[in-house]
Amino acid sequence: MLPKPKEKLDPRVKRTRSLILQAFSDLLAEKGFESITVQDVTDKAQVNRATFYAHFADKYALLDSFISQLFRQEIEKRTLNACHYTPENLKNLIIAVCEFLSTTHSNCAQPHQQFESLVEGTIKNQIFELLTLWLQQTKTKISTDIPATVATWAIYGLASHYSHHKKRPALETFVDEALPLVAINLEQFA
Amino acid sequence: MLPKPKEKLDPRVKRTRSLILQAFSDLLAEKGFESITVQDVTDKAQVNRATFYAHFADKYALLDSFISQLFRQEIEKRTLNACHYTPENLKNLIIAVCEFLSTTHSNCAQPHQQFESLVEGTIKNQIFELLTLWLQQTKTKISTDIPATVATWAIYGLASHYSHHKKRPALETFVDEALPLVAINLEQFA
DNA sequence: TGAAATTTGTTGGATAAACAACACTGGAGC
DNA sequence: GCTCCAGTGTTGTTTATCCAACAAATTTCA
Repeated sequence: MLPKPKEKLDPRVKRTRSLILQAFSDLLAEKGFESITVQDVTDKAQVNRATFYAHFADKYALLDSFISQLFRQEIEKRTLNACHYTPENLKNLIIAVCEFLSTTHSNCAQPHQQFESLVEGTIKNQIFELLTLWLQQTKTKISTDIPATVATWAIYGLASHYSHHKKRPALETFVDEALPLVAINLEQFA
Repeated sequence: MLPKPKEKLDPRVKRTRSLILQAFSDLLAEKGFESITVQDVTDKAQVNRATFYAHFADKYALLDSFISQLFRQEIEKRTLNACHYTPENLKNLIIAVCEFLSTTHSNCAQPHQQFESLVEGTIKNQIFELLTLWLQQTKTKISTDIPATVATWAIYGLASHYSHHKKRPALETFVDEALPLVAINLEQFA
């Protein structure tokens, strides 16, 4: 979640990572995650297979990195990464997750069960980390774990619900209706 | 001119060369060749400057490679690289050079004197090599050097003339008129 | 003009990527 | 059951790229 303090990274590793991630992204648009092999990725990325394993433990770690990176971009685009808890920010976070899941579904060829639940785990981790960051800035002595967990699951659930709707209602309307139910649990941090 | 017999090249080498060439191409669209430094190229290509010198002697060698590669593509697109001399092929060659110079002028920001004459040298070498290849397939005992030289200069001159015209006549018309003057010198190889 | 800054071309040592093996797993077909 | 095949994950070695430093040439500009 935190953008690392501008560490200078060897251009070779930046290049390799970005080649692998781009190839993976292209492949996801073509076929299902389960049918993608490490071979496929390294072939398309024009990178040696051994090099892949120097960067990622396996294709699941790759998926995790890929999804995390995309989600972080969505968050940073809305400057939600360096702020604190307010109902307004919470609303924008919910919107971000909704839009993220929607575009993910339209960009990926065959979102099957395994794929979806892997994405779910990754995104919920990201949401939880972000919320924890927000809540701890209130310097409260209250533990943030429980509220953050509840909110995380609620937010993801809402976004999942929204993004699976065939005929989606206007996002604004949807979020306005849902926001209070989540906000009530975080009231003490406002 | 000849496509090397499918040598397997280290992916890193291919990658680096292509990064450098692409960066150079982009820079040429922005500013004049004389004002482009090796620094500029390696910065844009995200490649170390020392690595540049492992591939090219200097920026003039880079320009030569770049122009040669573009021209070879133009030739291969018209399958003129694996054939012999006929007036028809000669006509297509003239057309190719005309179009190449035209697009070069429209893609490069500031075609100054030095740039133009460097391109001229590179292209004339390419034309000469191609013509020599064509003429030697006739297995004649006649030396091909003189006729190939004359034709090379004539062709480049025509294309240069054509591409500098503000209001260009139809390429077909122009070439039809010019072709006989060049072909007459190569008659003995037809 | 002359001093300062930029660019060039080169070097030696450090590191990432390529490559060619290897043993292992799991599934498909017989 | 069995073999065969495709994919996995790892290893040792070689090679390309990175990096920081350097002297020399060139450009800038006061």
